Amino acid sequence: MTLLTDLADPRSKRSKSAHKIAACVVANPEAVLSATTAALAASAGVSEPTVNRFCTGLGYKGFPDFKLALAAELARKQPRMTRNIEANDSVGAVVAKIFESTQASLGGTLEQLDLAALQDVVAALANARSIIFCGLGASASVAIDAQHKFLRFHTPVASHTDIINQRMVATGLDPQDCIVCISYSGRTHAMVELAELAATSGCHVVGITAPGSPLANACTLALSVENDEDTDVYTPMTSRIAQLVILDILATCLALQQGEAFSDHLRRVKYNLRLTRRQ
Amino acid sequence: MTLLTDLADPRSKRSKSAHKIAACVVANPEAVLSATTAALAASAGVSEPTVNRFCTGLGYKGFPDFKLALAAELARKQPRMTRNIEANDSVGAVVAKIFESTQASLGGTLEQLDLAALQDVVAALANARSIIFCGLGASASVAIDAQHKFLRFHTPVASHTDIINQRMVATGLDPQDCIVCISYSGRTHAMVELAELAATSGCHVVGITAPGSPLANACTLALSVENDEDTDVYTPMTSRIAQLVILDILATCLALQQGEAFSDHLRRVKYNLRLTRRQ
DNA sequence: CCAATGATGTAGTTTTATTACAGAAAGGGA
DNA sequence: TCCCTTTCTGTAATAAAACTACATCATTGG
Repeated sequence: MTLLTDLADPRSKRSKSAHKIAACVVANPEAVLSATTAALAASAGVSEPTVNRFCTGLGYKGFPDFKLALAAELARKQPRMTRNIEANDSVGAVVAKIFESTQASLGGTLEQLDLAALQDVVAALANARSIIFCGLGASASVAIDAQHKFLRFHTPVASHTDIINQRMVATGLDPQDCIVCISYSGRTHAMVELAELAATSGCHVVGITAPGSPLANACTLALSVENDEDTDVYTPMTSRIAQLVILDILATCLALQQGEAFSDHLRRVKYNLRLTRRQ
Repeated sequence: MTLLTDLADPRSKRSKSAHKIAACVVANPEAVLSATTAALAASAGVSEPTVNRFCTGLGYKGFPDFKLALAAELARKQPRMTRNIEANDSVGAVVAKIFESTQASLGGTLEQLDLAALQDVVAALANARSIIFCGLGASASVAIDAQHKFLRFHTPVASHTDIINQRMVATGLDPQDCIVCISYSGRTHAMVELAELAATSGCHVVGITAPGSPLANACTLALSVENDEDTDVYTPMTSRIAQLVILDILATCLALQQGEAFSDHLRRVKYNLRLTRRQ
């Protein structure tokens, strides 16, 4: 993601023409792949050698080399959208398709992740008196995973995967608490009701769910995880992976925010786990 | 993965020279990216126009277009290895790095996944009287997730994340049972001992763990998940994702093996979940 | 064994990328 | 503000690479 991000960055020092070319590339990267220096020069309103200098200036051997890097960049950003798994696929094909669709799903989630909302959630978690993770069905394991990740912090953390317990806890929330509701569809009755119940306490209700879903609307803060409508019975559950990665990001951002003193704490945690290991 | 796989496929009908070129490309794809038609022609021992015909024959506009596709292919296969997260990284940078390293980790796992072992595991699961998933710490949520995935099947399935309960269950295993031990490091004492205990019953002991680890050795079947030594405190836990994807693959392969009648069952499961949803 | 089809290579042509150089713009000091 | 220096930009020429046309060779089927 470095190339396109760098090109899109307006504060990088570049000559006037270089900016024009960068804008052209960012605006339509796919078109550049099939363009010649002359074509790109024309659409950027500069001369051909300027395009070449632009490429060499970025550290590439020339325009063709730059195009190769761009093609690689785009491929990384948008992995092949795998067609559905067929009943007569070989094991190798199934493996490849599941890996690819997972990678594609991750790419899609990254694309649509709202950084501002993410920062708000990190702030809410950082200032929380206690953190509760809730999930049902497939999202139950995500909630448990989140709890494990957040055990590293000093904030009291719990996960609940039972609707009775979830409601009990949600009833007693403090405005300084933070509850995280995890749901793939964002349409599970019990989860939406839980979020609504939790919101009455005035605490932060974070949703990690499908954008625009009832659950997302019931939350005070929502992080989008694209819901790619797994209509097929064999479709792998890629969105769960995206939820886990988002929780990983939250935990990492929180750890970074705590500063150097906290790194020592993490190292101590690691050290104390050492004795459970062989060698 | 289509391009290189296709080129490596020896049974595809191609002319003699085309085979020579394909072999050259597969042998050293990176080198081809910086080569000219003349260079590739020379190293394949054919003439320049043959290289061009080879490219157009594959459906590309010409040699440069082929190189772009190859670059994209290689990028997909081997996403950028992200350097560690730094204390002063922006939120956007952290997000990008975590996503990228997760994708890279997935790519690495796919690369080293043993398809034969995978098929053995699928067979073991398909014939199992009952399936037990065990994990501790971070792998506990993976075990729970696996249980959820396998609830769709008719085989009795359970997950245990408590060493006492795990040992109790492992003691009473039948040779027809299948226990799946999940561990990132493959070095957790309790897990290795559990696998050894389970193995005495004569049942299949599947490990989803680091290759060559004590746990992998204690299992009767092992699926490798690369252990990339997360030395840094801020390193995201990418291997957990790889474990989940492998379990997704196992569940999907199992579902495929059950045939069309089973698809109906899956559809019924889905239908019965409908009433828990809004709209 | 002889067509006939298809594949391959040589040589030439076109396209594309790069370099050299000159002119223009921008920045810095008096 | 002006002039000088530095950096950037475009024109034109050059070099390189890719592609095309055509002739030759191999291979297969009758």
